[in-house]
Amino acid sequence: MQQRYNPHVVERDAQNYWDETGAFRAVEAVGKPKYYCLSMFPYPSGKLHMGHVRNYTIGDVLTRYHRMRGFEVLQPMGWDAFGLPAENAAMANSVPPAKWTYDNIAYMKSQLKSLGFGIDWSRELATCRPEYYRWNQWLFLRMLEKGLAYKKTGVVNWDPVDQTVLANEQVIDGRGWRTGAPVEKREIPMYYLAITRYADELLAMLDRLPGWPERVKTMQANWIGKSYGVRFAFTYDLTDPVNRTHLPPQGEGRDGGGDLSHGKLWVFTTRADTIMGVTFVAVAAEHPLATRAARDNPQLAEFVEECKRGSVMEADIATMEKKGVPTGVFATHPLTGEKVEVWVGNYVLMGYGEGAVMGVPAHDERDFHFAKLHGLPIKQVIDAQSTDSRYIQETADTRRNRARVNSAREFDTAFAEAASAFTTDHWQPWYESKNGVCINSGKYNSLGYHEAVEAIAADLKAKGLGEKQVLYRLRDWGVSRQRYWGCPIPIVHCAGCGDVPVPDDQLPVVLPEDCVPDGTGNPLAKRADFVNCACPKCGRPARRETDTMDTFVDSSWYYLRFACADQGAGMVDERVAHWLPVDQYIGGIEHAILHLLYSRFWTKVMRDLGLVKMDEPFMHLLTQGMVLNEIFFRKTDSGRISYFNPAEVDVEADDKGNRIAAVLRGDGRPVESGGIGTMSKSKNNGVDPQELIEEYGADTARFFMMFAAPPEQTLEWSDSGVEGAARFLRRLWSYGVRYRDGGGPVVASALRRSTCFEIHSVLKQANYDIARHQFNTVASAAMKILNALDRLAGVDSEVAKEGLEILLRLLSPITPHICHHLWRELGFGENILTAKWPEHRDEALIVDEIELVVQVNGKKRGDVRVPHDADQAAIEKLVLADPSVQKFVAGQAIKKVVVVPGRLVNVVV
RNA sequence: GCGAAAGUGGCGGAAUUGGUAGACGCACCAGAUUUAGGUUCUGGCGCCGAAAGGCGUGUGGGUUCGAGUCCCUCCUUUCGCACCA
Repeated sequence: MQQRYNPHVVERDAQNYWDETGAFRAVEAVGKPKYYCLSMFPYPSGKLHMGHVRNYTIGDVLTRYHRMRGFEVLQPMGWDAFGLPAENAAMANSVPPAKWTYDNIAYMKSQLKSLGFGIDWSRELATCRPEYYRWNQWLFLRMLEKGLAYKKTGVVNWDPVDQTVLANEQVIDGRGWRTGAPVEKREIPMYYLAITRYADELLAMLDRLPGWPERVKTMQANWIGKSYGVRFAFTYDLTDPVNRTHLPPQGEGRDGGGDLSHGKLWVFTTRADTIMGVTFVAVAAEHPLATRAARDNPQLAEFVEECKRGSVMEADIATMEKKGVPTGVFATHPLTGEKVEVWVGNYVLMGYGEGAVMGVPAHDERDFHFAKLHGLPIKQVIDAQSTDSRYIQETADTRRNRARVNSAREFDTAFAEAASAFTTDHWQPWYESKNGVCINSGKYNSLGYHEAVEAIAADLKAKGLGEKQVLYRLRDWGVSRQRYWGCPIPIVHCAGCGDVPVPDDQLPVVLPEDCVPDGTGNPLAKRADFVNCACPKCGRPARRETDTMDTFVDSSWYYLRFACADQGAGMVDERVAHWLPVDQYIGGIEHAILHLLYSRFWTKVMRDLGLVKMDEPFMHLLTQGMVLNEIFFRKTDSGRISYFNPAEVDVEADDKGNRIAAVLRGDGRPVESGGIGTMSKSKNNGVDPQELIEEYGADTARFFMMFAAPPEQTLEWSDSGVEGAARFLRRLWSYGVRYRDGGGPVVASALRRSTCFEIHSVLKQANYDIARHQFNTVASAAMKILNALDRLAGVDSEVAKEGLEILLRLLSPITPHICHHLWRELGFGENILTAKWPEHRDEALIVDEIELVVQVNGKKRGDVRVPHDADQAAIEKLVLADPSVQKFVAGQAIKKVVVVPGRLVNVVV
């Protein structure tokens, strides 16, 4: 053992030891509980980023902790190896995506090893290998057989210049990222997986996942978006004179098409109680009625085209200005018989419900804005007064409520104005509340929300024009991608037989690995050797499907394959039952919805096919926060912004530590601070983990990552924080050296006792913290123990020995290398990896006297020492006699004394 | 726009059920060691105030003997929105 801490030597030795002893091989052991700890596998983008380091450190800490607690642990690793960046890299460097990907994997694997993660590499997998993705294809075929996979058209971004489909991220301000051409929407045939058939189960089973964060479950529930409402129809008749002037009836137009001259225009609403307030109907641009009406209305046709040019992203659609154009068609309200005009609105989504909505401007904010914009009537049908009275009752004595009441009066005035002039700006959207009572609604007057919905649904049903319906926001999962670097969809198109599934014995459909995409079209379509094939049914020449699968398919079941990565004869085998479900899953919060929902769906499909026994794949979920860093920039005269890496910026502080300036080291001139943001290439604020490892070693990197923030929160990068972590490890090392050499002053027994007390109380808290995954306070507990040992000065006592033994074990999941080394060198044992996890001793925590805080009227006024077993009366007596209390109580009547055992006493006067 | 979170010293963060706000660390200040820088060690460090004391957990209100924690309100920031992974 050297005098100075040299992390590189220590870490190399420890890693060699683990390699040679096969320390991380997971075996299907009997008699030991299993612990399957899985971190989301990385996309092999080139090199690890800090988010990876954080993710895998969290997983490694949990893995090592559980091993010491007696579990047989499995911590595997693989590569989410298909995806768009490989094609982009291929275009930039003329390298096939396969080579680029495999090179990245090799480098990133070496990085993971240098960080000391306890991974069972014998189970490594990469999703771009045929032996993996053949099972994507195999299961896809099973889903086709069950009707869970099907074909329909879907909308994609189309770059007219490159003649290629673009991903959302390749569309920048409505233009193709490479060509700059305005992007078009295009409908193409695609394969879909019927995840909506599992919507109810996916929702219901969230309640059976107590180990998941509430917020993730809430997000999933909202994503599934189960809503109870009413589906009903407006009828229309294009031959009605009211429409004739605007639109020639069917047959008088240019072409036939479906029978749209009369019909029912279906809508869905969760607010059927407001149905009497309908003043218009809005349909999506893609709605058949819009198409029909646009045929004879150039202005409408232009608007429909404009809508179709826009983004396919929901966020863009929802934030757009609410534009609309009337179709000239009037439809009949199913209950009042009134004629209401049908509009095409850009805020109506074709993909949700019926692609049409009823417009109730008085009680829906979006409808209100739309009505205001286009001068449509507003009709109030819910009584605001009752909403207000509820408010008054609930918070009658708050000032806020007075403001509410005032604004309610203002509202009444404003409403009258709005109803007549449609131009008010005083609208209050809280008027949408479901707590009102129907008014101006004929027979439904005075009914509350639930009664009104029931009554209205019943009346609609009687007329055959509607009924109650449950609707999901969730859509089926479109899995076709018009890209090269992905898993081929196993379908053959035959002129005679149609779409023919590839038979199981011809799987896998292997993706050629030597393509170099150039950004135009689909590279696979240009490969005759791939495309041309024989029809599996009739044997005649046919064309292979060139679409590949969404990479979310790959990641929907990889956690199963880790249990049996070497199985060639099947997708999974009996070892899945041993290891699964995953006990702890760890990954970024950005995957809270899509990846996790798809994986849950996939598991249920496999269960229903008899392939696995479980309902849910992940028992506990930890969603780690992002890694952030400061952003520095300068604006050039031309207005361009250039970003500078924080490593190149010096920050100056005043005497109190407040920042006064930031200057670029290169030229000594100031730079502006752009606040703090996620590490990214575009903001040039990334920190390369490799440089960190080379400068400080893996243990320092790991310790800083765990110490700087709790796992679920964002983590702010700090160079000086890293220094602090390195300083702590050096102190630990030199304490180890001192301990080895022995000696020092003889320690007084009182100090020994108090040190022992401190160590065990810190340990007790640390065990509570590690169980709830709050690793930052576990790291600080380790620091506190070292501080306590340092204060002890002498190293010969039992307390020093016990303390160091506790410290090394407590710290070893976080900084395994240095702890491994010290554990062996100082003679505590052979291998700390399998040492027993430390628990506090109760007898070390026993004290004679405890200190109670004394408050007078809730303010701290002093403290008293009392015997640890003193009863309430004795404590009261002691406290009231205390001079510091007397001073504040003097002459006033004591109303009450509150004693919180072991904590404080509050005297109320 | 919809959905989900988060706001505590100069900074990262701590504070099990409501019970001493600021643990631990960083930065900063003073001192010691060192040829110097760095390292290392000791002490100080929420704000106002000479002190007594007062004020303090994004804003404003409420409940309570007692609120960072519970309720209402407003503000700000971050994340997701279905073809990035």
